[in-house]
Amino acid sequence: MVIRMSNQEMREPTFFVLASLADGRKHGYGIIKDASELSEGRVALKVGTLYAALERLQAEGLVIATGDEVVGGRLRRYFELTEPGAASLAEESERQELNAKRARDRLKQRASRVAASTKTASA
Amino acid sequence: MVIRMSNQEMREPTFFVLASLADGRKHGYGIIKDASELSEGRVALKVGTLYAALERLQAEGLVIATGDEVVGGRLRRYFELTEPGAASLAEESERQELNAKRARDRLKQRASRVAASTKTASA
DNA sequence: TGATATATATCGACAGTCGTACTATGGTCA
DNA sequence: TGACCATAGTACGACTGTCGATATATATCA
Repeated sequence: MVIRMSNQEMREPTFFVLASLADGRKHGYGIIKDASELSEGRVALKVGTLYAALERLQAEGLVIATGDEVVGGRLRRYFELTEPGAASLAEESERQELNAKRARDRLKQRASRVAASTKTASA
Repeated sequence: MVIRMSNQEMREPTFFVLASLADGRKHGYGIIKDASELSEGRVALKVGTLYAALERLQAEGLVIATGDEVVGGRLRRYFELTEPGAASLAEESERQELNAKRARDRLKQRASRVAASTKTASA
């Protein structure tokens, strides 16, 4: 298992793969469907991206394969979130929330500055 | 000016370039310093990344160059956030906050599930 | 019969970032 | 004086994760 530096940004598709699996055991296509719902259609995971991400996340130990099943004549590869995977998702969520908060604070200040300068300019 | 699809993820370094400029007019190296402070040392913008991002953001109209100045014998290239740039940053912040919230909700549910199954297993 | 949904595999292209090396000035310190 | 560091920007090859497209196969529905 490859140990990966934390403190490194996680891309949105990868984030949604973990977030989807936080809901419970799922197979590839199920993750795609779920991520789409979870994000209200905004995130459409591409198959290539998904399976590449699953391989990578397995290698990092954030996800484990929990058996293949044949349902309706079709193969399904199931996956589950590991504890490190859950921790990683939690960390990433926190980071994003912090970043968003910092940006919004600055935008707020900026908005009042812009309002003030507009007032000055028109005066 | 290239129009770029919204609904597309923004990478962390790019996000911090915009967030830094939301604070006001800055030159390249100033952005690096500010981004580092703003993120409590977590985000260390690389020079290559920064100037590439600034070129790109200019082409997208999210940032404008507002004059070069020579201070202490050294060239400084100054930049400012545009209104579309501020809007883009706001949108991105909102998206990240939403994603983080969704992930945390699921992790919370998962935590109670895990606690329940542990209890069952030990009973 | 053909279209659509489910389900996975594979692979080249691409964008943004990283890492490193380079030029150049000014200040500090031994 | 020379060595070193912080500031400031340029340049470019390598890398990673995602995209886009193609392929295979089964079940269902019109």
